[in-house]
Amino acid sequence: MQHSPSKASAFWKGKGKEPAQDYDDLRPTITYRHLYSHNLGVRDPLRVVALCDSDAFYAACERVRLGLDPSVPLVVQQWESLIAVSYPARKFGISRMDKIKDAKKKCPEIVAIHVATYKEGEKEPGYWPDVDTRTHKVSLDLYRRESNKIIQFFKQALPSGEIEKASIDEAFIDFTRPVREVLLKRFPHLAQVPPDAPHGVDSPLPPPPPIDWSELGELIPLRPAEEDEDREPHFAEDDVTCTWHDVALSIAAELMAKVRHDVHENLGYTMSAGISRNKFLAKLTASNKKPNSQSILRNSAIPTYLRPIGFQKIRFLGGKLGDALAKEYDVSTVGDLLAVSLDEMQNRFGDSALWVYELLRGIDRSEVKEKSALFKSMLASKNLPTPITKAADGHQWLRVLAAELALRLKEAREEMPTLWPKTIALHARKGYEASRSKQSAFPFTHEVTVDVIATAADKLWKELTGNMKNLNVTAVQLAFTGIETPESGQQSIEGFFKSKEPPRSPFKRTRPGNDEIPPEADPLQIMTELHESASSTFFLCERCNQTISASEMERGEADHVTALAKLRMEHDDFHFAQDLANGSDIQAPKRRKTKEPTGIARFFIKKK
DNA sequence: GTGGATGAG
DNA sequence: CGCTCATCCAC
Repeated sequence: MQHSPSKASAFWKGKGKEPAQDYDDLRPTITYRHLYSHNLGVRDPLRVVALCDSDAFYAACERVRLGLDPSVPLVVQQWESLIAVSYPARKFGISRMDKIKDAKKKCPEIVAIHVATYKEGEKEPGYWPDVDTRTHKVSLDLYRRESNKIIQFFKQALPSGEIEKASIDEAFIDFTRPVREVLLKRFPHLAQVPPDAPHGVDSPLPPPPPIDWSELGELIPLRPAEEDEDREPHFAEDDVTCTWHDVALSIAAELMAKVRHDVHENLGYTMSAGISRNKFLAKLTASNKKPNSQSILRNSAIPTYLRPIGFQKIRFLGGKLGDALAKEYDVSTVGDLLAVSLDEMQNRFGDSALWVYELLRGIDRSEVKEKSALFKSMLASKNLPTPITKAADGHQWLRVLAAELALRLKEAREEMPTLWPKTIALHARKGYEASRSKQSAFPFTHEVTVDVIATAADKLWKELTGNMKNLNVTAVQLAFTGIETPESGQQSIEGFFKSKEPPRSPFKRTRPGNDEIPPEADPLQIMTELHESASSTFFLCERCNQTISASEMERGEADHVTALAKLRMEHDDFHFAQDLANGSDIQAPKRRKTKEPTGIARFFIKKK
């Protein structure tokens, strides 16, 4: 253990909890069996997770859209407020809390872009000269689209890495598998259990090589920077020898740096990343240095890094739970809370206690899980500075909201053509009164047009406001809920969507025993054609069932064919690498796992 | 099916 | 901050 034992155990004297368990798992023994196991999940001692988020994302989107130089100070405004401030603008002391007036005072030459808006009667959002909260509604569409491009880029670059879009500007990446592939390729001797290994496959791995971190990002230090020279150091730097997990982190850092670089080259966005052993720590680490940087938190640096952090900055502790914890124990940092025993916390906080207790100790068992790209709901809303008093006004606003939903569904269907909203719901609020809502089944039509949505919305509006004396509606929300894909619903829907295509054989609902899918029945092929009509350039890899898109990233290429050929070669390289790793896997007791289909394909294969 | 609570950003 | 969005759960 790297931190002072005396200090650590002092905390626990008389608490009845074993201090030994505190940071117990930071230096686990890693064996060949661990290395060869592909399905240890969150218990994998070589697990590596990254959180990657775009710097000042909305501002960057507008900067890219307008082709502006990255050095120009830019803000994105929503009415009189700011919703994004570029890093150059932050140098002038402008913050998101400022009003646009303040920003211009602080930096007269600031470029201020008003977020795109829907306007009554317009089908698509735009950048209008006369934005007015009384007649317009903001659209975040551009940012959603750019966000999706980045996610697609991640998926293409890391075919075996799980990607979880965490918000419009952040994604978690599970590097565990990509790292293993590189690890086995780079250290081929690990692919064989040495004949003289004392416990066979359960023998510890040999000592890892030294690591040159210099090009890989910011290393979170093992000790607090402010620690005095004259004070007895808790331990010398070299007390902590590097581990195979550190090697894994370093490989993930290489891969992350490459992806960040490529996204910047191709899409123009800079990103900051944090790399560590789980989601919680990756997220925390990402905030270490911004913009355009990446930080690495080794296991051995975890206790020191966590101790001084205000726990209310931690994801999910920023709200009531965090407040309650702070009040209950009158403390503010992670270190303070370490003194609270699990029993004590459980008495006061019940079920959430264990989760918090572990978080404070750098343990987070949550998985990086692709959010199946499907949202369960899609909502367009508008607060009305001048309340609706006439039914006709209500009708107009509903059309605006309907236009937004129509466009967003249409866009979502470009990726996932079978997306289906089961219900539509309308919420309306009067002043400070609680909002009322009505919902109904959404009609089953192929083309979901503004009119179809607006008609359904109008009906709900009547039900909602029919017997109101004076409608003084100050907020309206229109939402699709219960959004599904056909394979989770009934068969009939499937046929419905298919009918858009020229006649062909029905979708196969289950996958044949081998990897062959008859071309006629290949759902991916159908999706492929749908996709092509949307003008993107890509190919389908038969081996990993993935669509590899070249639409945006290869735009520098002279022609699509060249771009595509290049892309395919790179992708084949990946398979070569994977084969290499797998091929030397002979000592491992594991059967090679058949790769799960990813992307669109997943939605056409029945779940077990 | 409706409405509220929570939380992110 | 005001606004926009998403999810979960009690009733």
